[in-house]
Amino acid sequence: MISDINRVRQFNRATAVEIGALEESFLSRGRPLGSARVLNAIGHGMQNVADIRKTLKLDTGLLSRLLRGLEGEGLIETHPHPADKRGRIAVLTSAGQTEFALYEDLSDQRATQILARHKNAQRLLDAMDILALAFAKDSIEIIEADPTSDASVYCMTSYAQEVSQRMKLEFDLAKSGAPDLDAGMKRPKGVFFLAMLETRPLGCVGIKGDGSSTGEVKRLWTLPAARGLGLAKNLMAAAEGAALELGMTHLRLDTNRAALPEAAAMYQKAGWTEIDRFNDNPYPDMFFEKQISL
Amino acid sequence: MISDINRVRQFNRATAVEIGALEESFLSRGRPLGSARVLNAIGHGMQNVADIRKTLKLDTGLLSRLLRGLEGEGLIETHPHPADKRGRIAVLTSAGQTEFALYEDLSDQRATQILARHKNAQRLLDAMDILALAFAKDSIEIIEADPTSDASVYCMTSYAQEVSQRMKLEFDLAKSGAPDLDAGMKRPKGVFFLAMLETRPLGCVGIKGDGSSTGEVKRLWTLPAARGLGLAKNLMAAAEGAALELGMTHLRLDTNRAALPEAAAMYQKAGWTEIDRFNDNPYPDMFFEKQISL
DNA sequence: TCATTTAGCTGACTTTAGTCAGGTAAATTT
DNA sequence: AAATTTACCTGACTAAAGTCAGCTAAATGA
Repeated sequence: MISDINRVRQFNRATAVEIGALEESFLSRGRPLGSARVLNAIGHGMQNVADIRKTLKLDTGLLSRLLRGLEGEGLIETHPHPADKRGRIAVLTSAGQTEFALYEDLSDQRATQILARHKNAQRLLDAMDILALAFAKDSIEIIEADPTSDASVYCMTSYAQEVSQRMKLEFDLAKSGAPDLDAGMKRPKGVFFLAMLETRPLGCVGIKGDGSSTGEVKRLWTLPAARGLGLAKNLMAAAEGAALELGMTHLRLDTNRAALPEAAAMYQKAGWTEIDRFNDNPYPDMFFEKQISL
Repeated sequence: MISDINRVRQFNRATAVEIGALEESFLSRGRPLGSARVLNAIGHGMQNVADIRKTLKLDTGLLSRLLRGLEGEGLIETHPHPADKRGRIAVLTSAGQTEFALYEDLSDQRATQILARHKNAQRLLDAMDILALAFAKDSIEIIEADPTSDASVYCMTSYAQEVSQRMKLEFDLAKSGAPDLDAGMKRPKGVFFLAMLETRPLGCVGIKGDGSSTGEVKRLWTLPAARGLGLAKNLMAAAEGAALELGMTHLRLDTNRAALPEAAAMYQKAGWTEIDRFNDNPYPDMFFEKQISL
């Protein structure tokens, strides 16, 4: 009845209105949009003038003048880049921070209004996540992290909740040997990775080691809204690389075919071979191994 | 880990890039965005100059000049409005239609590219629908329609598919007396309504009558992505109003508590009372009635 | 070391967007 | 019938955005 293309276009039209309203609200601070955009880029931590020019797609002359304007307003300061004195970095003054905070307020207000206008906000938020993460997938980074950091704990807690729900029983991280595990996923024994979009954690994986040549993959998880973007693959690639670097030659893992049917298929495709049970943990019913060095 | 507000803002940032890219692609036709927007508004059937001014939020002077420009390019013609000669209407010339088609191509290309960039396009499209329909909910109209029109058939087929799936059996529209039903849902016996966003059908309801004072509500359905917007309520309101107008005093309906649990709750809240079985159709297991005139 | 490249600044533009005070003709109100 | 309102146009602006050539200073490369 309606083509896929027209569904996309209907979405574009509908969201263009929302985006336009946000930009218009920025005008209410009495500063042209160009200056406001630059101020916000700096406020969001974009110090390098060349980076600002690139992301905002501005001419050197135009950006130069906008920076001069913001400097004249006392909102920013620019300094030569310490490493390369041809380049410049821009930072907010305290007046600039105050002004930036007001733009942040405007953005927050718009977001709050959107949520308030619709009941069933949770459904909207889930849809927004799916799109935001898909659109921004090239900006998602795999970073190494401490398994006890807030972001790591968030991911592992989410993992436990999801496994509990899928297996319809209580999966208790503590019972699953969390403190021991945390230690085993820290260098030099093991390693832990997160998938991040800016400051938002979207997935994790850990390699637990005990000093031997065999490591164990634990806590591979991605946020439901971020699935299908290849994050699990990227997390595993990072983990395998780090495992090699730590001197491991083999990795193994356990999983449950009922609770995580996608997982088993993925492991098989990624070169893992099914092996016999290697622990007496009651949850898993499938066991895999992979040789990571020749 | 991430607040609702920041989820909305992350979505805004991600989609702003997409929207920006679309607008930029419009510039590739060598015409300023202002003119392009006016041309597209006219191409999409917005004839009335006052309407264009209102939807694009343009000053009278500015729009006047943009129209003069497009006229000068030979893309549009303007004529006094036949009903009110102060007003004007704008229509595309054949050159204008060609040019408009090129803009349409650009929009289609952008949409295609978005879909091509992501595997799992169906998941994206579903998310887009949820947001587009929520954002545009004030533009959704309830219109009376012929039950044999394409849009009506689309809705009723979707209804049948969904009921089949929910009840895990074959729900056959033909077996469910479709030809008879169609006749009964046409004036003067009965009536049929659609919920539409522009040309896209989002839901339907029919009142089947036989000339007596009691009508039957049939085929109440809304597109899954459009649920939670109150369309069922609006459709029912329109249907009840029309039933009254047709001289009916009572409406009744049947439903299935397993397949459509939301439905039963909605009817009760909308003033319907459960009654005894009034037909021998095997699917339904709940029956409701409502008095619509005093 | 000297030519070349890179990053950014400045001056001198043009184009696009937006505003505002008149004006005309048609429609509406009084 | 006169006064008022409405819809649009025109001229005369201003402001914002964008372009481009030429410049300096720092870094890089032959």
